Amino acid sequence: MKATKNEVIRILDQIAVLLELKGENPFKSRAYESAARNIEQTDEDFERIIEENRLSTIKGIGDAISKKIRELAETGSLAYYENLRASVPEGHLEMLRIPGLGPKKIRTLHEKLGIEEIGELEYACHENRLVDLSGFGEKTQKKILAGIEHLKRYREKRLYAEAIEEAEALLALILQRPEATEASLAGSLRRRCEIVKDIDLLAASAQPQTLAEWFTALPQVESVTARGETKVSIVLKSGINADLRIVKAGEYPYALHHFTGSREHNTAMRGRAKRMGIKMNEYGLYAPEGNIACKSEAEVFAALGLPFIPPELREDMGEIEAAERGTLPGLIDRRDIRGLFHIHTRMSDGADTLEAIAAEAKAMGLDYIGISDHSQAAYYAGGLSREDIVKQSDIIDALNEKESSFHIFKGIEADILPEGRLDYDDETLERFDFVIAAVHSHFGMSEGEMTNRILKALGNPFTTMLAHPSGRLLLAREAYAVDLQAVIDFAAERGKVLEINANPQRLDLDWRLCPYAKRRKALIALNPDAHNLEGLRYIEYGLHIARKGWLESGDCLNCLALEEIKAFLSHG
DNA sequence: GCCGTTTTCGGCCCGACTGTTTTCAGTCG
Repeated sequence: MKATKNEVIRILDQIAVLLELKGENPFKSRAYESAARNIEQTDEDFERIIEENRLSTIKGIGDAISKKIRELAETGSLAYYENLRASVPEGHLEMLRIPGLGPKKIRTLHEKLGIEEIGELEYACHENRLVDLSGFGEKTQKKILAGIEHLKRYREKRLYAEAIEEAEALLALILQRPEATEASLAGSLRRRCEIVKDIDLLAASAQPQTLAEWFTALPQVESVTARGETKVSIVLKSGINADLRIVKAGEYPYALHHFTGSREHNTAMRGRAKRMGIKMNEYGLYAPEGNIACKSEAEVFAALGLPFIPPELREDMGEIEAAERGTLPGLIDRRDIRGLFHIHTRMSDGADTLEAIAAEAKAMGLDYIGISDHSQAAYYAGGLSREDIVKQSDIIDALNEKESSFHIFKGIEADILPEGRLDYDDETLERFDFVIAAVHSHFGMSEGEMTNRILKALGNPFTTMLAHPSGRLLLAREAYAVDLQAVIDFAAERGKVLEINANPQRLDLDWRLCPYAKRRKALIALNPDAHNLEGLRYIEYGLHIARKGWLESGDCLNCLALEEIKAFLSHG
């Protein structure tokens, strides 16, 4: 027999769940469930029942189910089950684990909002899209969000934004300890990777034991998974793993470089050291004539004949060669950013008013913002009608009149319709200072179709920039198929701008493509895609990604001064 | 999909609870 009793029970239960998710007759689903329960309760040897063809004597098992069990027992698989599984998105099964979500609600979410994955659901909650569905409301949305939080707590990979806050809090605590003389973030968090697996911390101390004991006894520690001389590993109550490495003060600069990585960068650096006759590891640099003393990471690089390489660039993507040639970029900095585009207001799916957003942006020291609510096709997000557009335009005019040193640009995030047209007629599009074209539907096109669709939208004379070029949601939804190099080439040629969407779930354009965009001289906009005041702060995440992508202030649209940006937008 | 029979279709477990509703649907156990 190729399937055990328990496997048969498990598959029958799974079928019941899948049928429910598909919205089949609930009694059919229940039939599979009760068959499973009855098998569970039979004392007799299950194998023998099958051999003697007596399955139908078990209550709740008729012709159909006994045939399926026999197929399972004989072949080890069941075509009916495999087909069923393939017809239901994996994410829907996972969603059942969210309290308050059952098959009916999951189906509604799928039908009304097209949600297939938990990450998409989370995004929709944050954008307040659930509250208007019938049968849903404020509380349901909150409860679902809380359920997702709980699930994520025990997931392996994390968004940068989910780990950085706790990491920095831990670092601050370590720095307060008298026995820690120095400390820093290390690993992928220090390199500002968009996805991280754990929190890496490094400290220098003459009393490693004391520091380690204090660290493992912190109230936020759930469990201790390793406790050695130089390294302690813990699981935090938030579910994130954290490693603290403790080295002697003299080893700290080498260790900081080593534990910051990436592994590929380190390998390349060791290779370089070796060619210079120097051995390199996490404890030091060893030349034939003696150890090379370094007091900082910069001195470690200097010892190998290189200028300091910012952590964001340490991915072995040409940074060592550039450092050697003296052509490392002067990376963009927070102070270079003069304004922000791609901001939503209460008029579509944002939470705050235009006035509040403008005040916040001014408080952040910015000179301008560009408002861009959703267009009419985005009905799920309260897309703007023609009347809304006129109304918003009047409000902006009034605000701009009062103020000469701060400017609000009128824009729209216009859906790119399946055939590549934008979601308004030219007469409407003409009213805006800028237009962000965005794909929000029909993700399943072939690469050729999608690329053409996007190129056509970018070619529209009213289009200023392209939103989230790949459409991915990190750890949640794959990018749609699109030839991004072709998109970058086209944008560069036509003077169109590509967005780095700074929402921590997107960070799209991917940083790996930024050097290409830079070479082609395609302009990049660092856009928060803010849906509330807090969302304006997402720009920090976008900035990290721009730096990882080798970008300088001259590569970014929103580093232009107010008068420059006015000129840029007026030339279309 | 199963069962049972007034034998070939019609019924199949349900109450508490919550959050939506405005008289109830969906979830949970």
